[in-house]
Amino acid sequence: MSAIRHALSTKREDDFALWYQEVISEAEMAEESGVRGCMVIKPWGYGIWERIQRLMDDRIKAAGVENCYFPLFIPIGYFAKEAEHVEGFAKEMAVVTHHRLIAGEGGALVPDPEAKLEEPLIVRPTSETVIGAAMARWIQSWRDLPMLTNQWANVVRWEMRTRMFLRTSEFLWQEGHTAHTDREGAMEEMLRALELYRSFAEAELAMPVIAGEKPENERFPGAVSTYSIEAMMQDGKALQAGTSHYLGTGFSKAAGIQYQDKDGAQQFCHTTSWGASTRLIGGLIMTHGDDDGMRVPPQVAPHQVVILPMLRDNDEDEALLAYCDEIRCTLVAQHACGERVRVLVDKRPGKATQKRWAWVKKGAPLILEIGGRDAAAGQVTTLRRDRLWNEQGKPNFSASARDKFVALAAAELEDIQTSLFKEAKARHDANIVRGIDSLDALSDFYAEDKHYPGWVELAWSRPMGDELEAVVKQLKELKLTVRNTPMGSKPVAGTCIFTGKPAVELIYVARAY
RNA sequence: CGGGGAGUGGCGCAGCCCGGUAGCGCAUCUGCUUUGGGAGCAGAGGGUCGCAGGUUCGAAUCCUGUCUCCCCGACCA
Repeated sequence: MSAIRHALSTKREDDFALWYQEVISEAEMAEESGVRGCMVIKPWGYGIWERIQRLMDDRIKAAGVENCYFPLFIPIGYFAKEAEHVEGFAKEMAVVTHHRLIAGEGGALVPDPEAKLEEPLIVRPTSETVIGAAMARWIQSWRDLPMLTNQWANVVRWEMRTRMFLRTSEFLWQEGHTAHTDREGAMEEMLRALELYRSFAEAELAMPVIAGEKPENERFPGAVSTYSIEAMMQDGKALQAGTSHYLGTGFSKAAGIQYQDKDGAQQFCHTTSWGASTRLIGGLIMTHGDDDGMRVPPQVAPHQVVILPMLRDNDEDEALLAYCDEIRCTLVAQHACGERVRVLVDKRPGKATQKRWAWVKKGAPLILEIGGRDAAAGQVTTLRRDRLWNEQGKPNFSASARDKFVALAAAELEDIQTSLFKEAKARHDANIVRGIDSLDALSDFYAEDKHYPGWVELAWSRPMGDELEAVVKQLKELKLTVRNTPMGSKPVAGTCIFTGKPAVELIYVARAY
């Protein structure tokens, strides 16, 4: 039993799902909107998303990809062109059928029957079709290739069951769409995007992931192959945190994306698409959150340092605020992780203690509580969010001279970033189990009532078609899914526990969000 | 979409079975005291009980419909 009085009322180990919701609520990241499956993203949550956008956008542009923007509405006819794609998305699309309302029975507004659209519009669930139509116009020659585009947008998928950030009806994302002369060029681009996600997740989000290829049954509708990054949450479940697809020529044939090659012959382009969404924020919460709320890695924290003046509502406040502002000014002149340090002086009236717990729950990396004595002595009192409690179970404050603190602040932020990654990486590595050599052993492993069941690494024979369906069915009974085959998986020895055939590659099996 | 639970001041809840015009805790505001670490006391303000119908002299409470949320399942790049 711990004497620590945590900031949240629910502990991870008691009820992970409830804990997750409490973090989102208490950290003021998002709230319900009253519209099914849709959330309001509040300033702290949106600020994290803006950081993700900025850092990822820099990487996307550095890879030579250009941003553009396509319409929210897609003519329904565009979807009918790629059969597998329609099949995969048809059941979860929002459809616009009218463009005007009139007063109906009892004064309620109803769609005006006179204002019915000739052709219904789909609210985009993803933009392959509409971007494909544009590429068909934009591409004529091999000189136009590769064409590398990306858009930041919202999309809508009418999911049956929604969870904040993890699966919402509307979500925010980026979707990259590229066209190439041949398979090799497209595969290279698809893998470049995958590596971008892997590197971004680990460096910026401090979230260890495994990049690899999804099995056939988990492919994006219409894709030839689908790759993902998979992150391990603190309850041991897997979260698909980014996907990259090689689409072959299927979408090109559907949309007429053709080019004339050097020999003057018409060829279909090989295309890719890749996306990462606000789901990453759910991943951040379940990777770094603790029993006191969120812990935001400094790279994506809207405010890296929050200064709380201990205001007394008397005539000493002015001098205290001036002292805090001096600290802010010297801090913002520093660079951490290659950018200016982001600092907030929280000048709102109220007790520093109350504001402290609010910022602890939000997960600001460094919290400074500055009182009159600190100002008089030229000191600062700091609290590191990733080392919140001392051995006595009290908030782990440390005092240091102002100049010394300022000189080391950037390094400390970088250390927090590194520490969060190390902590997550250690948990990730510790919860990947190897050596399970039969279906019964797999069943036993997940039957145990473990808090962190983790993932199982297996060698399998890469079954396809009906054989794969049989495996998926077996796994489903254990509530398990095949996550991916890690990149660079070398040929493996042994026998596939599902098919009994010689194993050819590694896979990860886990429960998943 | 199937099964279960829930919607009552900003937040968390009681009241509902057995209809009689709304209560508690936290938060907020005011005052006093206190205050280098998640303050105390006293007082005050704030809700047509998710929404729409129905039954009734009277509905938070009973009935019907509907929306939203949570859990389990189905579904899901």
